[in-house]
Amino acid sequence: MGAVNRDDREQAGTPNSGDTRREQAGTPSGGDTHPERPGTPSSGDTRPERPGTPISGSARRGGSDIPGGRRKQRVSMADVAKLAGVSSQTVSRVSNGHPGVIDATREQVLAAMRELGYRPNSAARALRYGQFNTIGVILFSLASTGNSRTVEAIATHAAAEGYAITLIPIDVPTQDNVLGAFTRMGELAVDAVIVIIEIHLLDTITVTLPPGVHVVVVDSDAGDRYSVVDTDQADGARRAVRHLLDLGHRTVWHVTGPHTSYAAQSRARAWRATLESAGRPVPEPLPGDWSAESGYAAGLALAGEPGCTAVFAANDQMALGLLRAFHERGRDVPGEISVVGFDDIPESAYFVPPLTTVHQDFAEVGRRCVRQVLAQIRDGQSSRPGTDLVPTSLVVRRSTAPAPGTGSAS
Amino acid sequence: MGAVNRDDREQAGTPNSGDTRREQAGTPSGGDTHPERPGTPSSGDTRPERPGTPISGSARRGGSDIPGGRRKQRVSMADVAKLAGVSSQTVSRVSNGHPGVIDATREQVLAAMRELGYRPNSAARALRYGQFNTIGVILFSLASTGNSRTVEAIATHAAAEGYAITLIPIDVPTQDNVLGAFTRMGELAVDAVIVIIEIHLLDTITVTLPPGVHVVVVDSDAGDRYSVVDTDQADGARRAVRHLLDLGHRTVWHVTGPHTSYAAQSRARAWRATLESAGRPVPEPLPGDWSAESGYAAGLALAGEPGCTAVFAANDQMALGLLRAFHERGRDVPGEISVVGFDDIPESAYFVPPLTTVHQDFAEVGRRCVRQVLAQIRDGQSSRPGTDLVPTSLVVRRSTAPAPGTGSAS
DNA sequence: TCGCGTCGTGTTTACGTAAACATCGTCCGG
DNA sequence: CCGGACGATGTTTACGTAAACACGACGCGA
Repeated sequence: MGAVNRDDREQAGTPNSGDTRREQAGTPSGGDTHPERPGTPSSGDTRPERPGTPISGSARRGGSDIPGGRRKQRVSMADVAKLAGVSSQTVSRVSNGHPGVIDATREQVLAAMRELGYRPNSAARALRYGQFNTIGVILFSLASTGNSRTVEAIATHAAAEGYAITLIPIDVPTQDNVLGAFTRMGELAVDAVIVIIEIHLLDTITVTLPPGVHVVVVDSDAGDRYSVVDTDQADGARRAVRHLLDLGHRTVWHVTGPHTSYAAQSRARAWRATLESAGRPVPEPLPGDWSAESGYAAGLALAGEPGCTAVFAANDQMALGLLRAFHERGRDVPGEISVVGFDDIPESAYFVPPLTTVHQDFAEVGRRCVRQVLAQIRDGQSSRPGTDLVPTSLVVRRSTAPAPGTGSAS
Repeated sequence: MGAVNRDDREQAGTPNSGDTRREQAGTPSGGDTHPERPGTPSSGDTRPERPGTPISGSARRGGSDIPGGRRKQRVSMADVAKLAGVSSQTVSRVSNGHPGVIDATREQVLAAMRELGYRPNSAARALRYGQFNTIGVILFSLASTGNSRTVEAIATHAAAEGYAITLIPIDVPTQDNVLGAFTRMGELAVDAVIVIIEIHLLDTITVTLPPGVHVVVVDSDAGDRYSVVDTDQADGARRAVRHLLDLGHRTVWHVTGPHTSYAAQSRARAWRATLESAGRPVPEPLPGDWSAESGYAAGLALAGEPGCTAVFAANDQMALGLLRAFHERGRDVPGEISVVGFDDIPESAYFVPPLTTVHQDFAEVGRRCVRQVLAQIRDGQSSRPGTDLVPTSLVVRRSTAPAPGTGSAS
């Protein structure tokens, strides 16, 4: 796997290779995997085997006598204390800025610390205090704009509160992997967990979720069991559809996200409900998978649909695919067909034409996640059921216009 | 329009109504505390408030007295051992799947674990083993495609090796913040660090980097001091420019990334060098900042430039801005002007027209980061100077064509 | 039958830190 | 001039885990 892509790319890169396709652009083609895994995946029942390795009783613990001068280079308080000629407790006091240490002594200790390059051992500290000041984040992928922006917001706000973020990625969303992630989480240096994951999988996990763990879930309807924070998907979809109806379109087509996605389902449901409550016909939704490619495919189909004057894509990437398909087929946007996306990724303002889309406030989602999870930690409570919805807003740009033939064309 | 989400972050950073105040968290006595802070007496110490706050008097022992049912119900091996009627060492053996425990006993222990909901305490484990199986990642932002994809790859590969990833975001790249991040890192539960950061800042940090820490740096030319892994920026830029020259364009314009970016500098330098070595005139580069907006601005300027038939944008977002500007100004791409981007973000295949661009293998970058850092950990060596470049490839789509008036139009 | 290896468990100890408690001066008011 | 308060520092202990060693029981070959 590793080697593959070098020459593979090399070729693709050959100039004049004609009309390259995005075959490779789209997916890195799962090629990669771990170079070499150390041990066998624990067959046993319980614990997933320590990475450091199992049984071979050889010398893992270098201990003291490692040849070559390099040994336990870890400096402890005791070392500092000895050098400074004080007790380790005094070193502790200095290290933590506690009062009650005379300046001269403090200075000596600081000097010793500097000389030895002392750094406090956070494992010991965590052991002592019973907490890590770290929040775990379990997710499938950072590839989507939404996820990465949410994670960033989480990391930022958590940092502001003195917490770090530990990422547990799940490459393939099989149940086993998810369970594994939770298990690992349990052993991990983490005080609480934020899960950015599809509810479908979450269902099966409930049992495994260690009872004492604080959890907040994003993008899911598990509100009856966990604290959930999410963008108000339905609200956003409603805005999009209403906007198009208000422009005089008779109805609105929809390109969905993958059916495994809770967010996609919500948007589709709200799209349908909005049309129905307005008494409009509900066209068959076109299936997509979040990718521009799937949007493109849907666009090719819709370009041939005579009555289609308005499309709501479940995200901006698919809207982009639509735009390109319509452009290729000579359907003018927004002259003949209006398009609305979802997410408001930064690029959408520069599509051709600039995309009207539903803005998601990922930063706010991240902030609320952190707030909730910290509240749980501080209260000592477990996850409190409930759903916290972050409102959306519609950003009107130039991919939407009054329906063709509408007298009201300004 | 685009302004909408621009300042989210600003807002996001604003603390809410003062709920938690962690300013006191630091050192009450000012910032004398830390050794790793050689010169700077920075006051805002990193140490967050200790959890052990005077909650309910001195009952932190949690052992027996349960005032309100709410306590640290942390279950230890000893608890399990007592319930199972064995010693804690036996519990340990079961927990780690070590051999030498008779089945009946093991079963009893497992039952006890289940009943009590036992989870191993990773702090204690880390203390015992002297390592966390965690890699820290310091970065500015996940917003850019490159960063988030690299981080994802890092997380994935690290996970495959049994390591988790801890994210330390730096919202504003001031020196203080960076120093703070490093300091915090030092205290964090981390075995090594990967830095995704601009070299300019890194320079000033050298002193602060705790000596024993393993480091790998991405996107920088610090190869003389640290292990560096990066995309071969120069190689990519060269491919882009050569491609355009091969198509018969007399020269190539360039829209740069921000001057603070090492990658942007590399690309600009290689662009210039390639033109010069081909004996072509070198137009004044147009400044950009990675955003589609800046590309758009550059595009408006270039649309009026008569001799301009080919543009190399330092990333795909800016190329997108170019495309839109040219489209608005009625300049046909690729008929009149060819455009090449950099990154090969998934959407670029669906731009109008599909973008010819330089593909970056972020996954490979992430993988090599992990490989390097693990090698360091295992060898016990510190960062070994050296630069590991990941090759790029050119993905030719439809935004480039032979120069207008070129007889050689095949 | 004995001695010795082996197997299943228990006991001791160390990891680095910091709260709680102990100790030893010193200074001050009575 | 003495007793006690207080300030600076040392000593003990516990946090949870697991390696290292200890120990008893059992089996097997001599």
